[in-house]
Amino acid sequence: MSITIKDVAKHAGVSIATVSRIVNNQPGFGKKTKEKVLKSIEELGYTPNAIARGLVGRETRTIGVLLPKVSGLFASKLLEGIETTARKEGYSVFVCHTDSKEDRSIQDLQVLKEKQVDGMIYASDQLSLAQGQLLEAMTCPIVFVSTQSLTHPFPYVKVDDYQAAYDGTSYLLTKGHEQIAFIGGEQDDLIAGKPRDKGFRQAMKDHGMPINEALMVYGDFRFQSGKKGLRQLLAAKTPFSAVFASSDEMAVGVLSEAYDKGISVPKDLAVLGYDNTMAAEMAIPPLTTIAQPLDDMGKQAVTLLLTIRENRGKAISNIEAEHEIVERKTVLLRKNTKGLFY
Amino acid sequence: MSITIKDVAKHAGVSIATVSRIVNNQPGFGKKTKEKVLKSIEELGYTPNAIARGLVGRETRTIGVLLPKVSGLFASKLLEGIETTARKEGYSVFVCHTDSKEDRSIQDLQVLKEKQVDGMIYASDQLSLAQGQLLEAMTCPIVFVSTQSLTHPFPYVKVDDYQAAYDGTSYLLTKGHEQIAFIGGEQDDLIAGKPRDKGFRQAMKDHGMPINEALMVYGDFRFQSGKKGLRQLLAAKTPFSAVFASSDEMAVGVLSEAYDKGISVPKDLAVLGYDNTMAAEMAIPPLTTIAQPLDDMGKQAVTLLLTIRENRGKAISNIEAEHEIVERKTVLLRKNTKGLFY
DNA sequence: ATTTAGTGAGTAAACGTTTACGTAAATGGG
DNA sequence: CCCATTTACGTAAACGTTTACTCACTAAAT
Repeated sequence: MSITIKDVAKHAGVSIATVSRIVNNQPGFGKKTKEKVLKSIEELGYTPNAIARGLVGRETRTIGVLLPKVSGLFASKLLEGIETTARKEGYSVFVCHTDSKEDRSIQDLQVLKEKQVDGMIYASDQLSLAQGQLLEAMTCPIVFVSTQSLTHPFPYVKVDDYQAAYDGTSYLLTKGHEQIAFIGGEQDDLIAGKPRDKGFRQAMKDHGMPINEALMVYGDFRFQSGKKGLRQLLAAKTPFSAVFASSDEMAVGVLSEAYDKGISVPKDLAVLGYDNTMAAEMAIPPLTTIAQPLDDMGKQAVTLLLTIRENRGKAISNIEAEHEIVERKTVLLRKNTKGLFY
Repeated sequence: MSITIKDVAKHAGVSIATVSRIVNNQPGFGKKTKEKVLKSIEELGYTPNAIARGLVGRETRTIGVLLPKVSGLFASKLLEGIETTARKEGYSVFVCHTDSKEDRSIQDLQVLKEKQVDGMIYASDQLSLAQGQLLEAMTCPIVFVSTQSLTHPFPYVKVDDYQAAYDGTSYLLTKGHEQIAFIGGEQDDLIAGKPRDKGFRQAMKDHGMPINEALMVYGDFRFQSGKKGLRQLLAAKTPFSAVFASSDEMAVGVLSEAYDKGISVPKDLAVLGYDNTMAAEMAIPPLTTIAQPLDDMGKQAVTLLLTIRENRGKAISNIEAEHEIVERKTVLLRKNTKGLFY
């Protein structure tokens, strides 16, 4: 088969222990020996076997990432941040695409455990009971990113969705909009769905605006559900001058549907997105949106993971990522205060 | 530490060989023993250690994927296809984000080799000499996807870019466009850049249309370079009624720039994209584009990889993926034959 | 009753490393 | 110049599996 440490040892006329020490830069060898060995390694084209290494040492320098969907701007941006810092720290990353299916993610967890990952980053949906138990039984550290567990105290890095939605809504309000429609995520999504809904409602309330339930609709964060959302809103025959969509994809969906219907954004309708993925930048017109620092969140997640690993799981500190409104072209300052739009 | 096969053996009062056989469903144990062992496994919560397994058997059930950029619709769609079929076949996938940097990808190759992957899928850019040598020295099978190596005979799965560009151009021509601008990829990109350029030129030629070099500009497949591309085209002061962009992102860039400039698509200008990523679907107006079956290509790539692995590297057969024009809203049948547009 | 095949199991050797321990030679202090 | 310490290595035992050999035992065939 391939060249092993033994071959190198034999070729250089030393023991395998010496070769190992030289490869790993541990003390205990002479200058001449080192040269000899290095030359043998070069000549034979030796590559250490990380599997064998992983067996004796107890680390594999590998982390697993669970994503509900790897295509899509959101997840892939996150993944990129994760991969980049992981590599910088000398780790490789396994991607697992759970497709929001519980059985899949349970299978993934199992596989990752068998493959002895040093840690896991969970960016999938809410935890089911079974998943939670599996995660708890995990021997490696786990951090959540862009989600969290309400039932289990796993550390997470995440923006404050409630606050972000509150701020976004306030922003729309200060721009003179009063009848604001809301397109949320799944209502039973306690992590990404509900808090944004709450933040929206609270901001409206705090500004003395009534909530019109006909202007509250819900989708699944994807493009098509944004289109559908606007259709529903229009069907409600209730005036509104702005819509706050809970994801950029949905926001772009409303842009698309508005275009189909001949509604001009931002003149007739203001649209605010959430995420600040590339979709926002590429949209026509460019989408004003609430930014989540996805790449940075990915970075933070692996940093946190590694820290926990070193500290042997002490202090579980969560990280609140900063949200921010990035203004582009879909929200205008509105002069007349009443929504005149059906 | 954690529960090993030894613990199970002791607990069940059998030898580790027996446990191994039962876990792996190999013959050589009685019904009662099986039950006993299964119960012990259950009780102790035993999970096999894939690392140890990988050391003795010679497979790790792991493949590596090298991508130039993991964020972005193109790569992530491909990755999704790869992950999905890999998992179906019982493999995990390492993602490596080379960022089109040669040193990074060389490092990745090294790491993947050390981690003993069973195969690699290369979807990054063109090969440098050093990379090619490294790949050749690899003991595991390698397949290229959506790219290929001109210098090394690695199997690939890929659409015929020349033909696809030829067909796309012909499509525009049959729609009545005569002055067609072209926004290509890097001109020195012999894989994704040049062939599309050639296909475009040949189609024009075959239809008796002259090529105006002022209408040939080049970008890097990204959104911003699409915007810039249209700006350059406009600056050339040469009439054209359609633009063929070599990627959806660039096409959306021209849509965006056209919007800024008040140019109406498709009325004043037709736009044809390439890839059929979600960006095409989400664009305003929805983008007519040449589809690459990205998810299927990912699937084919792992299937091919696994086949080669089984056949011990015999027959290296390439796979031509089918391209197809998907008509949406950015190309209209044009009545007057002359491009009237500056 | 004796041989022949099977079964159901155990023993031990791999797989390629790291590392605790041992030891001989080299170094240094007095 | 001798003893103590350090340095430079080698030996061998892990790490958790799989698997080639054994071997005892049962059941069928002679």
